[in-house]
Amino acid sequence: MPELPEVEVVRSGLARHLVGHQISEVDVLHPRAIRKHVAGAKDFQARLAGLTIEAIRRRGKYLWFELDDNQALIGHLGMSGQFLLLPLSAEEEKHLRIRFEFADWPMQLRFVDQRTFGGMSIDELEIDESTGEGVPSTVAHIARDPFDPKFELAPLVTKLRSRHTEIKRLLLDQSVVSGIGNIYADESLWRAGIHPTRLGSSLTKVQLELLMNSAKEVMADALAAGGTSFDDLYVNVNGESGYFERSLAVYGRRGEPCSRCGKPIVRAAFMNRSSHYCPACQRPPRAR
DNA sequence: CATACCGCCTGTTAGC
DNA sequence: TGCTAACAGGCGGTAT
Repeated sequence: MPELPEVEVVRSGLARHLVGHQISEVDVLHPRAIRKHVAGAKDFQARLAGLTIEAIRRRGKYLWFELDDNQALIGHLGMSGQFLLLPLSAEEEKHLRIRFEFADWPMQLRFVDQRTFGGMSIDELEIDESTGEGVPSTVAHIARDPFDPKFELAPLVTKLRSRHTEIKRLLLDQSVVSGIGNIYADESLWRAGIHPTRLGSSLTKVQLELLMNSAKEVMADALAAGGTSFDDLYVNVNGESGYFERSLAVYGRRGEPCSRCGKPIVRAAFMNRSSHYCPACQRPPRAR
């Protein structure tokens, strides 16, 4: 599942190849892929033709292509989205949703998404007067992620301590801190020795600082592993970096011994999904 | 406002 | 063997 490290691998790979190219033609093959673009597929296609990709940016799990005239093409991979750069002759994927061609480059950018939780839309870039920084309005409600140069730890810790809800919910809430999904939430909590159902308000400043530093650390490790794993002209992220298989401490490891203390890892239902944790290293809160 | 929960999707796997 | 149910889970909308 693409979380911040996987999206960043995609962003940097796309940026390396796509910046400077002019979009000539767009085909939407599945309407659900542009459901957030209310004006529909025809409008989506018409508005992009002729625009040049000037930069590719990311906040949390959202990425966007900066185009001429402060237009932005926003993309979210959802659960199963992929961006592929392929020769025009490459066979069509079963779950191909959107196809882009370029005026000056004989390659296709393809958005492929089996489960259609991902999608793309077009938005005006909103420029902040003081910083000169632009963010599409679709992304305005997303908090800065731990890799953002303007990310600030202290106000985040204060916010977490003010919330009477479970810490894992807060980690997954993209309006609090962005980029973290179920996998890296579980890994961060294990590294920091914090049980996922502890309330934000029950944790100390030091514990929360350790937690956020752990989150950044685990995602940096994943990024380092994933960033080396794709070749020049084929960008493919399905949440599967080499790191994914080798280095996870708790996620997907129910029953296996904790690498710190040897106790079996537990899997528990949480928010219609699951949490993995060590029952000894991550002590549960007292019953409320 | 803060918090909780559901529906959207499809391919794979576990279990009977 | 063949079927069904569970599971994967980010996110936006809605209910409390």
